[in-house]
Amino acid sequence: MAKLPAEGTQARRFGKTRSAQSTALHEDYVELIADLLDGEGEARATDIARRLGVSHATAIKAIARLKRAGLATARPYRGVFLTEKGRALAERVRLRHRLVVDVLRALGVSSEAAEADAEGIEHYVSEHTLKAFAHFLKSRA
Amino acid sequence: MAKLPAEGTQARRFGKTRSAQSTALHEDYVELIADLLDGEGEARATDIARRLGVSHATAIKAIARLKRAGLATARPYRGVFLTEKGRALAERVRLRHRLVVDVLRALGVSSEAAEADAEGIEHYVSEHTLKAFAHFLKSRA
DNA sequence: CTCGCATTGTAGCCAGGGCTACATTTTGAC
DNA sequence: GTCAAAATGTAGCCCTGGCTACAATGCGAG
Repeated sequence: MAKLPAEGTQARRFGKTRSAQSTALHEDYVELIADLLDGEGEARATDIARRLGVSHATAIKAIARLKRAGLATARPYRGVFLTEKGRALAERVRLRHRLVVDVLRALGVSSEAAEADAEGIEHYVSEHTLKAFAHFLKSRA
Repeated sequence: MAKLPAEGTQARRFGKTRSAQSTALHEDYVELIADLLDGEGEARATDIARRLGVSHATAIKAIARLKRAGLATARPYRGVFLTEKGRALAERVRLRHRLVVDVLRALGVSSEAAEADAEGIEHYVSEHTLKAFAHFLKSRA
């Protein structure tokens, strides 16, 4: 035990994990907005809040951050829309989510748990790991 | 697409993910402290800070939170120690970390990427999924 | 056309987790 | 034994992401 990696390596790892945290919420919001736009034709702030289980005020603040990040647009009282960048992100996130869920299920996790855990896990899966997941799924098809 | 789950289910999922976020840092700190105690015999605040890549002030504030949560004890200028509860948590976290890394590697992820991704993923793996992981690894031994 | 109600937005608060700058304590060299 | 350097701790600031309470707006019923 206690095979500590080099300080630098470990610090870099933790740093990466921390910065991922800040993007995780953006990803959740963007993914949900895309789903709502596809499913209902519009994404209203209160719907988003209800889906995420937060107050509408919290959702609106988050949407403001998305706007600042260039991921979404929203005119007052007119619903939220995604920019090109936002749509691209949503697509990436959607793909990744599916892949993570499929891998979990392939490993014997129940659908319900797979969906729930994927919600947290997906934000921390690197490109490299994603590729490995895809390859693994293909190899056992 | 856009097969949205029931509102309640989805909100509950996101809520769980959010609350996991708050424990994630605790887990990282406790795990690192346990490693330092085992490896170096003591866990000093600056070492912890350096390993995590944060300022010592940040580490000290985090340690104060650990104390408040009943996970650690620390006397001024005397290093940090884990309570029984803290040690138990560290053990759980360590096991989980190993399991996640092993599964990632079994799926074809490189050691380096597995370690890095596990740092983020491990905090979101439920008991159920953990069991599935263990079973999967055993079944292919 | 107006008025009530749902929705949206704003303000202000809190805790967490980061930082820098400064104060204090310990410790080791001399 | 003193004193400087390193470690630790404190203070104060920032931003995020929650919340509640209140203000403003839009919309549909009548």
